[in-house]
This record gives sequence, structure tokens and C-alpha cells, in this order.
Amino acid sequence: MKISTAAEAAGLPVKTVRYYADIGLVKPQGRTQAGYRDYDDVALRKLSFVGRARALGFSIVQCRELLGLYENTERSSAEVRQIAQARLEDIRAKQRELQLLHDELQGLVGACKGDARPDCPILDYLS
Amino acid sequence: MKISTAAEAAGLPVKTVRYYADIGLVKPQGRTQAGYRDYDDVALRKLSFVGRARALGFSIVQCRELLGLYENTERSSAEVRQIAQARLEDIRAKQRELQLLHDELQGLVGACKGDARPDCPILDYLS
DNA sequence: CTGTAAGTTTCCCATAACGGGAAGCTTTAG
DNA sequence: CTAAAGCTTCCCGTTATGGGAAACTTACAG
Repeated sequence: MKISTAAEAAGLPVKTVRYYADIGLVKPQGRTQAGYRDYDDVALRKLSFVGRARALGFSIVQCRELLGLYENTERSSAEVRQIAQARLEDIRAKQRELQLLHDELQGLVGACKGDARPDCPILDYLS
Repeated sequence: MKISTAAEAAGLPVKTVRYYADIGLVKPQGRTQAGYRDYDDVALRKLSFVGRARALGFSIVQCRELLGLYENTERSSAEVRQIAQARLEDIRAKQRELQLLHDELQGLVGACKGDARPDCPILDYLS
């Protein structure tokens, strides 16, 4: 199938699919005589796989890793779990960081009257 | 004062201070005869201001906006508050998104035995 | 006073993960 | 058959810096 068909089936923009091919993450099965990328079902499954993993926040590098495990029938589920767990820790760390920012900013916004006068605790804090 | 002094005082890397000068966000007061950037107290205060704002997650564009308000003694605190509030909404949206990712990933990790066998719900889910 | 180490300058390349758009070829629909 | 749509490669832009080279200036040890 041609790139737009595969892209749509995987729920990805064509540009992204082309990009994945360029960086060797998911290559098309081959090329048509005219040089068009030709995707088969295997490649399509990989595209969907990567799409979902990206949506879960895995980086391209991590996707490459997961894809390697995905294709390796010898892999242990422990290997996959380890990657996912590390990613879970990343998310938790980001959540904690965001919470701190949130609380600090909320405190500032709450302290600011937001009226027409120029005195503003937010700017005061930043100075 | 020279760039490294200002950078250290503001708690920023020298490279970053130079970058801020390049994009016209915080320019040095002038140049020494040898062409070295020369920072005065006003510029230093702005550097610190931007450093704090960046730490609160404001983008460079938003910093430029805040800096404009900061320098404008005519501004109303409402203007500042509006920017901060928008930023607060950004944070909350990001938090909600992260929570969804977290729950989904945690469910997968919890379902995965993580042993030496190859069957893995995480990969199953991604396929 | 001098040699050298440290600091500064500009300039260019790299990051992550694409998106936009141009120029040119191929396929498809009317 | 022709025009539109789709495909190709290529190049630039994004965000906010970081790394490093080559050349110059300053600062300090001896």
C-alpha cells in the first residue's frame, strides 16, 4: 500500500511516516517501480505500534528499543517492563515538578488583585 | 561587570546569557573597549527576572512580554495576572494529560509479570 | 615583565520530532 | 487527454540552549 494509506491506517501524518522511514525506525517493505514507498501489513503493524508508544510518551529512541523487543520472540517480558517502568518514573517526576510550579504560580496569581493598579505581587516576586 | 559575573549572579549559564543578548531579550548595558559585554545592575536584575520566570515555565516569548510589563510602570496588575493565569491553565492541562498517561502505563506495568517469559501485556497492548 | 592559563568573542553545528513548502515526477479520475 | 491529486527529495524553521573551534584579551604566577 502507498504511504498515505498506511499513514491513515496507523493514524499518523504522512510526513511522520516518511520521517520514520528516513531514520530507519519503520522502513517500508520496498519501493514501487516509480520509487514510491510500499508498505505491507508488517510495516503497518510497526507503524501502529510506534504510534501508540509515542502517544504513551515514549521517545523515538525508546520506541526503537521497544520495537526491537517486539520483533524478538526470545525477549523476556521483564525487559519490556523495565523500559515501561522507567518511563513511569519519568512521568511521576514530571508530575511532581509540575505540581511545584503549579502551587507556586497559583499562590502568586491568588495574591495578585488583578486590578488596574500597577502594584503586582507577581512582578514583585520575579524581581 | 563581565558576562561570567553577571551570569553567576543571575544563576544562569554564560551561554544562556549570551543567547538572551543575541535575541535581544536582555542586552548588556554596553561593550568594553575590547568588545566584551558589559552588564550593569539593571541588566542583571532583568537576567534574574528572566531566570525566575523561565524556572516557572514561562517561554522566552512570555518572558519578553512579562519583561515589557515589568519595565512599564503604567501597567496594570491585571495584565500580568492574565499571563500568569494562562500559564497556570497550561500547567493544569499538562497535568491532566500526564495523569492519563500515568494511569494507562501503570495499568500496563501492573499487568506485566516481568518474568523471563516472552508474553508481555505491554507489547500486546502496543500491537 | 613575561609567559601562560583563563576568560571572552563570533561562528557554526547539534539536539527532538517533526511541519511547511518548493520543484519535479507519477498516477488517477473525468 | 488533461488536470488534479499524490508521491519524491531537499531545504528551512521550530525551542532554548549546549558544544566546540579559532582568535583575541585579560589576569595572575614567577
